[in-house]
Amino acid sequence: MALGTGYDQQGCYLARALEVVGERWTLLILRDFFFGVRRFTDLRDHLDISRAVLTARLDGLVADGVLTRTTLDGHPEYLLTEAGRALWPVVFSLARWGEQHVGARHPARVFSHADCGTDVDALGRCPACGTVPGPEDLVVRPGTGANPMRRDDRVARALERPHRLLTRLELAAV
Amino acid sequence: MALGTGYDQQGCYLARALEVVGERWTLLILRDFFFGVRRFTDLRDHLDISRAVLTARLDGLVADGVLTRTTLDGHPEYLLTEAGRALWPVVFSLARWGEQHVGARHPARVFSHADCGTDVDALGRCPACGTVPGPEDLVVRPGTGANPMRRDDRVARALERPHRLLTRLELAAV
DNA sequence: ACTGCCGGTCTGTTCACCGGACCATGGTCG
DNA sequence: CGACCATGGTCCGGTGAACAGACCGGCAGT
Repeated sequence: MALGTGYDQQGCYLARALEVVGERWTLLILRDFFFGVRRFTDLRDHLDISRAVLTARLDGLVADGVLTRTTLDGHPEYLLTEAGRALWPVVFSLARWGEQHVGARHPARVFSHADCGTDVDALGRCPACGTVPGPEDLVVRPGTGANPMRRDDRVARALERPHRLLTRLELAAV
Repeated sequence: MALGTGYDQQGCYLARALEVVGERWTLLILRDFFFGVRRFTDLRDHLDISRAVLTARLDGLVADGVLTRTTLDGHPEYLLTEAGRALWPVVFSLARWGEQHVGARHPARVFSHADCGTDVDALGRCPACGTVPGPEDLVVRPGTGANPMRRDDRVARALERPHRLLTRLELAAV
């Protein structure tokens, strides 16, 4: 979003939430974590974000309890915490709004309920089951709106195949 | 949020949405519009935002089709457009996350379905009706978590009484 | 020992936000 | 009719964040 931390004095919890996820890049970073990205370099390739800012955001998100940082195979690995996974409705509703109100009519990505294969509606509900599946029960796949602006990096290519959210994204070499 | 416009190259519509509502202050301004605030000075009193930035945000939101600007009684009046009202799930889910993950356990504000009086759940559903009411069908009232940080301005005082979203907030003189 | 990858840090420039002064319009009151 | 004041801005100098790009330390492979 866009702050420098400091919506002082605002009693409203919206302001507190924005202090955590309101800075520039933060929600795009979190989206990538839902998609299964877990490493520094993959985020950098996908987002074209400055290294310094990415470092600052990851450190901040870890400090705020949204991510954990562990080490795997000698490299840092970042994972969403429970609080981080609870941000899914925020990411989903913003992306949906963007599709419907600033983009084309066709969605760039479609989410379906893994249990039954039905696509979820604009509010995230599974029409077949009547539930609102959490991100762990969703599968993403590219939508009908082939986006001419689509990026070409390892992460973007990996997302051309259907992928279950929160599971590690397998990035093809080269 | 926190950008200066320019998540260039990002095909994802989340990035497009963030170009519109991702800058600092924007979502807090929109929250106030849902609460029924419609005028420059009231926003300024409630948010402690610089005049220049508030002007820039309002102009930007009008340009992006989220607000309309009309004149009433010789003063500008800003109203949410259909696209603006469609942002309710974003504002709601962020505020809810803030309550549950960075604040106390008790909500600062509670939303209930105007048709039946039932409080909506964490995903915005009315448990009695089984629907997800839009903002026009919701009533806000202060929650049980009396917030010690609560502000004291005309807008905050007006919100101490239950109020239907999107209807004009009556601001007591002085 | 050399090379390359990964995950950073450091630096200088640009740009947005901040607080506060200033200003134009329109209504009110004596 | 003139003074005053509320509203809704604009303008300006200072500060802090983000950007692009250079640099660097640890580790793996060969």
